[in-house]
Amino acid sequence: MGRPTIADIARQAGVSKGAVSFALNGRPGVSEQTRERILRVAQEMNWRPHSAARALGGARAGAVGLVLARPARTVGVEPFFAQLLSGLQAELSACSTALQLLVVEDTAAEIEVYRRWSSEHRVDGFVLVDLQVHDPRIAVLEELGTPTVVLGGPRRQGSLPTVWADDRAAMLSIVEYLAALGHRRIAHLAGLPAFLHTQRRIRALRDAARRLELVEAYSVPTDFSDAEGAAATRALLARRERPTAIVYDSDVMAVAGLGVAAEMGVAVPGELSLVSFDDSVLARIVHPPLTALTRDTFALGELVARTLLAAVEDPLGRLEVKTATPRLTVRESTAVPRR
Amino acid sequence: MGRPTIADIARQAGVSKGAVSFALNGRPGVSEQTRERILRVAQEMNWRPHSAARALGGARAGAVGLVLARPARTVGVEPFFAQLLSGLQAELSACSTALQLLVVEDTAAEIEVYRRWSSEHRVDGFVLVDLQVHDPRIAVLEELGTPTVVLGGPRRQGSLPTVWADDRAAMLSIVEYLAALGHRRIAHLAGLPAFLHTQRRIRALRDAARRLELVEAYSVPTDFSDAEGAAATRALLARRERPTAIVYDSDVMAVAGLGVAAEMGVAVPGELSLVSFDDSVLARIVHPPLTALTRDTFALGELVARTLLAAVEDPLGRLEVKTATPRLTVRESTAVPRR
DNA sequence: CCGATTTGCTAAACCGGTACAGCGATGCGG
DNA sequence: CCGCATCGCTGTACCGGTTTAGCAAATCGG
Repeated sequence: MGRPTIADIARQAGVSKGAVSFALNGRPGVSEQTRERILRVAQEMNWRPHSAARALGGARAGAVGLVLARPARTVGVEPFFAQLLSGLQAELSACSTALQLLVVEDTAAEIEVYRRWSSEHRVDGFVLVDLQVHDPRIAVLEELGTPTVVLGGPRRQGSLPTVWADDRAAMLSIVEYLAALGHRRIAHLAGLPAFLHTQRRIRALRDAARRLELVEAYSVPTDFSDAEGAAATRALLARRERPTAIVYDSDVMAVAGLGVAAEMGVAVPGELSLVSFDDSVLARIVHPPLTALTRDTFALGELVARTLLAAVEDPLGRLEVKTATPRLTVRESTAVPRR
Repeated sequence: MGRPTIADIARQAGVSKGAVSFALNGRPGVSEQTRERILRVAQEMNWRPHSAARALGGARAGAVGLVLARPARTVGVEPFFAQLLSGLQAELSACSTALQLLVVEDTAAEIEVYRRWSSEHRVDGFVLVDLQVHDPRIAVLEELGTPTVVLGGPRRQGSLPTVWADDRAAMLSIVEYLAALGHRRIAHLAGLPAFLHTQRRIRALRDAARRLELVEAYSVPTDFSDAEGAAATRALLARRERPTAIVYDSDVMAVAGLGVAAEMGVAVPGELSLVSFDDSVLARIVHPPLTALTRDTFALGELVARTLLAAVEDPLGRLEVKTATPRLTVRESTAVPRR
């Protein structure tokens, strides 16, 4: 015989299917004595629920979805995502919920996946990342009605539950640190301008520059790739008045920038200070190790998972959770600028 | 009304559920005319199959599983896995199959997940990676009978379909290249000795050393972490007779090694040549860029997916697919050793 | 001691598809 | 013109759970 079903258990234990269902789900309707007998039989027969059968009765699918839109071949799945995934799963698997992960080409394909998985009842909820300035995904997900947690608020529009960190405060802490060291010309290699967090960081830098009376502070948008990170760094360092410090929006770009500095013979941190907005193994292993913004991405993942599961339980809740502001870890890539 | 079902479509089109099922699945049993009408109605009502209902009829679950055993917080999901994932999904989503990804703490937990997902009918098959020397997972998966593709043969024992690359030939090409440059003292920072591919690489180096009459060639096992990569490199460079070339089993360790060399003032490639067994963005962005073994991991993922889907179709097939041997991409971290 | 409630269980409907037996209409060979 | 195969479709059982209506026995209150 193949997989045992509750009908097999019922026969074996001499009760009805309904009784077995009650017993296995810890619901009232059977005596304590019968429950124990049924549980023992189920145990002996090594029974497990058939997830599809469960999901069919209008119940939960037992999975949540995470869709990333990136060109397939260029996926670098940064340490950030690896950590996030890890945290998500730690929490999800504690609640026996699976994670469906999919990498697609672009936002249009991503939306299509939301529609499909939602109407196929394949998942109970979604995690939305890489929030854009005018994000077409929000409206779709609200319309679909599938519980969704947005990573990267604070809420702009829409009514989806949100988990966010204070990017603005983080950028301010970097700029204040550099200014305190004596830097007056600071460049910022930003990510894709379409991302909301990129905008917030750019604005934070501009505001801080005005307040701290910096001579020069500007953001250069990139596509987050190592190639653009390297090219933009090369352009900056070729200027006559070059910046004394560069802030990178990702660790990959920061490491690429460090490589360019080495290649051009610019001493780090002697002539140039580098800061990465993202900390990870990468920032630690290069020489000199990079000063970087550290956040507990694993914990962030756990928090997102908890928030999502809460939203699945109670789809009407309107949560907005703010996480700890990331803190700067000073390493050896930053120093007082040489006169 | 909520999601439309085939019953709704049947009512709307004035036919029976059975006819709708035939029409939607492109099976004979309805006239071309009726089929078109049904498809049009389904389109208008925006119908999608309920994945659970499909899976219930003994049919496919429409998903495959990939379980990685790594300590939760230390996941670095290397570029290798990111690329592999990407390739897997490109192929899987073309066949509308989802990927269930789970990161667990250790092999015991991994096996438990295989048992659970298999008996819950949550997936149609598994991808097995990080093959170990005496791998307890093989027997479990064979017993479960769920189609599984092993990445990293050649087949040792067991009868599961396998996809593998020739690690041995790859290592030989690296050593031959270094020997041709004039290197006679070569060290190898290997990965976990429990992994089959680590063993194969170690053996290949030993054999090549004998054949090429190297003065010294030895493998140092590590846990693949940046920390051990750095520590082992430091130890090697502190010797009186230090190696003139080091081969790293992963890009992360190679970059960490490069950092140590910079810190200790050892010139790369002047005094020390470095080779990474894994190519990725990392190897390209540091300075000097690393000579590395390049393989098309994306294509590997696609191939694994195709092989798995074939195994799901025909569980009795005994496939063994060998992929192209990776080729060495020479960059600036290797040179003739200084006398 | 009787009616009302609670307890412990059974039988059957149901979820949304798939698979298959069967049936009337049509076409075809002899 | 009859018997038989084929076509196009209907009706229904079925997958493995959950849920509900219902029922007999036990318990309770008055």
